[in-house]
Order: sequence, then C-alpha cells, then structure tokens
Amino acid sequence: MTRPGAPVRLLLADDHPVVRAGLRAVLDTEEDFVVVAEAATAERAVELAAADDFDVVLMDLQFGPGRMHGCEATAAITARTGAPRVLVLTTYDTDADILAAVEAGASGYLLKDAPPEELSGAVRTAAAGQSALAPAVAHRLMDRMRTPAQALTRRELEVLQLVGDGLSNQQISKQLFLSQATVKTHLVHIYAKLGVDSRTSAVAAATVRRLIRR
Amino acid sequence: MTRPGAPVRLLLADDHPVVRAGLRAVLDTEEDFVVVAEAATAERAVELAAADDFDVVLMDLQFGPGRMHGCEATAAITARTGAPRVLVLTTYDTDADILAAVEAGASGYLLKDAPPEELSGAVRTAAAGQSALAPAVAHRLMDRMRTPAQALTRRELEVLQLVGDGLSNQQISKQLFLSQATVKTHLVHIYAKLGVDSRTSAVAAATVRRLIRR
DNA sequence: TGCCCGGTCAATCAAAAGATTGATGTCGCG
DNA sequence: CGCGACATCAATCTTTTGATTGACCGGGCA
Repeated sequence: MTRPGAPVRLLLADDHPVVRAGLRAVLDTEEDFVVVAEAATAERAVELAAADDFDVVLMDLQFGPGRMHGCEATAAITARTGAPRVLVLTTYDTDADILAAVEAGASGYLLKDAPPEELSGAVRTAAAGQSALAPAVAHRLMDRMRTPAQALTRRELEVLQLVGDGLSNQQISKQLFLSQATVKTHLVHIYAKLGVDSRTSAVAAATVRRLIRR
Repeated sequence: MTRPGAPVRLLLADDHPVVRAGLRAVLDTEEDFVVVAEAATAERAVELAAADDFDVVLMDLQFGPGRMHGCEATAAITARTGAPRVLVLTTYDTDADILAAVEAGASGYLLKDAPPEELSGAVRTAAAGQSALAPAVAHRLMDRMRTPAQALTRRELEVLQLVGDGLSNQQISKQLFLSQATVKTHLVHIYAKLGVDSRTSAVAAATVRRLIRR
C-alpha cells in the first residue's frame, strides 16, 4: 500500500479544530508523513476518502449530536477496495466502542491522551498494513476475551431502554404487557451482565457503552 | 494587567498532548500571544501559575480519574492576588460544569469545538480583564436566568450528576461528605424542580435538558 | 433588625426496587 | 428426543428510595 520512500498520506477526521491542529502539529513535523486533508464531520471524511488517495485516516468517534458516528464512517471507508487504513483516535476506551471500531474495519484504536511518539508509531504501523492498539486498549480487549461476551437480549435491551427513559417497573410492565415479576427478572439478568446492582448504575453503564438511545 | 504592546503570556493546562499541541499551533501563531508553558495536570498548572507570571491560563476541566479537577485548580489560581485570568476550555457545556467554573473564578468558558478565531478572541477578551463566554454557553446561561423556576442550585446539580453516574444515596453521601438525609432532601427538591418522582426519571429529564454530563 | 434561601440533618412511614428460589412454555439445534 | 437459551410469572424477604414534617445555621438583603 505504501511505497518505500513515498510519504504516508494522512487524512484527519475530527470535529474539534483544536484537535486537528494538534494532530497536524504532531504528525506533519514527521518527515515521512504528510497531512493531505482534514474533515470536520464523519460524512466529509467518507467523501474525501473516496475522492482522494490516502494511506491512513485518523478518525474520531464522536462528531457531535445528530452527526454520523466515526464507526459508520470507518465501515464506509474500509468497505471499498484499495481503501486506506483507518486509525480510530478517541478519548474513551469502552468495550463497545473498541469492538464496534474493530468490527467496522479499523486498523487500530488509539487514545487521545497518548504521547506523540505513540501516535506516530501507530500511524507507521498502520501504513505498513499492521494493527495498532494502544496498550490500554489492548488490555481491555484481553479482559473481555477472558470474560465471555455478555450480550443483552433484545427483550433485555427493550426493558433497559425504558428504564433509561425513567419509567418504573410498574410502567414498564404496562408498556410491554408484562407482569412486574418479569420486568424484575429481566433487570436481574441485565444487572448481572453489566456488572451493576441498581437501575441508575445500569443506565449509566449502558449509556457509556452506547447500549441505549439517549 | 496587560501592557499594550507586550504579548499576552499564556499557560496551557490540558492532559492531552495532542490538544496542547493544537492550542499551541492555534495561539502561538498569533503575533500578540506567546505560549510560555504547558501543564499536563491541574496540580502542575497551579504550581506554574504561582511560580511564573502569566496573563491567561487555558484550563481543561477533566484531568483523568483521580486527578485534581480543573475547577479546583481554577479556584487555587484565582485566589492569589495579581493572579492570571483563567479561561476554562472543555468539551461539555453542562449547567453544573459552567456554574462550578464561574464560581471557581473563571473569566470565561469555551468549548473545544470552537473555531480558532473564537478562541483567540476569547483570550484577548480575558487578557483585557473582561469575561468571555462561548455563544453556546452564554445561551445556556440566559435560558437558565429566564426560567428561574426550575433552576437547580449548584449543590443540587452536584448531587444530580452523581445520581446520573449511578451512585446510591449512600455512596453520594460519602462522596460529598453528607448524611443520607441531606442527599434525600436535595433529591426531593430536584424532583420537584424537574417535575419527576424518581431518580431514573430525574436523570432522564436532566439528560434531555443537558443539566448533567453523560 | 428581621426575613428568606440555601444547605445541613433527623425521624418516621409507605412504596419501590432488589435478591432469591422456583416454575412453566416455546423454540431451535444436534 | 433432550438440552439450552429465552421469555414469562409467583412468592417471599431485605434493602433502598421517596414522602412528610420539622429543625438549625449562616449569609445576603430590605
């Protein structure tokens, strides 16, 4: 993908101008990197990635409320043949985010608090066609492998969503035509899978993992 | 505070190297600004602000788990006589954060997704001894003034934030060094102001109105 | 000075939520 | 067919939460 001697062509996708300037400052000073373009939205990143020829895309995940998510953009970009490598660069390292990014075809997952050397190292790794995970992220993935995936069932997510909307067990049971006992049973399972012990902490955990709509 | 002709001396306080580089890139290119130092922690920012002579400090709020919060640092810095102006620069614009920052003595509150011009403009405003609020932030404060009925107090927002984080009354009381009775009292007031009757629905309402950080 | 508001705390009762155990029916799969 | 996963419901008990009432203190303000 990258010819030796030719610089690595980069696309920066982040909604924060300051962060883009920082990435440019950090990466453009490397002799073998050249920042070709910036995108302030995920949609724009997809456009640019299709129109121009990049080696690596640095992709944020959050692009403000109502905007396309970085994961969708990553999937859209990597779906094409001869697509650039996508390095996800975000603030948070939640399981759901990491898995979603990897599933979407990301070549790496970095945290924004990473030191510049780690950043440029990861870009080189990705440009060479290999995977680049931040140490902290790799650690989380290992953790997850050890503990078997606890996916919530459709019904459980349905109940959890209503809990997040602020409904009581009583209200949920009416809404879903269930008994309160059943709602409680679902909640017990949800708490176990999320590793929490109350509805509010379940909502907090689910929010962080983006299991429910807010 | 600032002599005409002399450059504005800046201190950048943010735990993300990339963001610091971005701020430096954006601000250092302005002729009348000079970035004198950077701090990767709030503690370090307080030290530097006391030791050296700055005009404006750009202060992040979140410095990673377990670290001093930007608000504390802001209070510590502005408490001294002849202290520099502190501009809070953060990702979120929740009521609780804004109020806490202003109360801590911040001269302004900016969002990280602000365009560079807004950033440098705010720095100049702060250096001139005036207040600088991002338009989005100012709008929130206006909203809050207009509808005093549902205005939560600073303490109530603090409690509500912890509720949203999934903490029990017991945990909240320990965290804030209160009795559970006091936490309950605050909750009663919060429920009344938000027009709800349970913690989860309070969190749902607060999320919609962006009263708390999620 | 007196008053209100914000923050603090206590005691009590009622309601909701959580923990535990156990049971039934359906469905897909080897 | 038997087995496991999912969904449903019941009964019981403990813990947490919410409702209500009342009280104290400090600061700001008329």
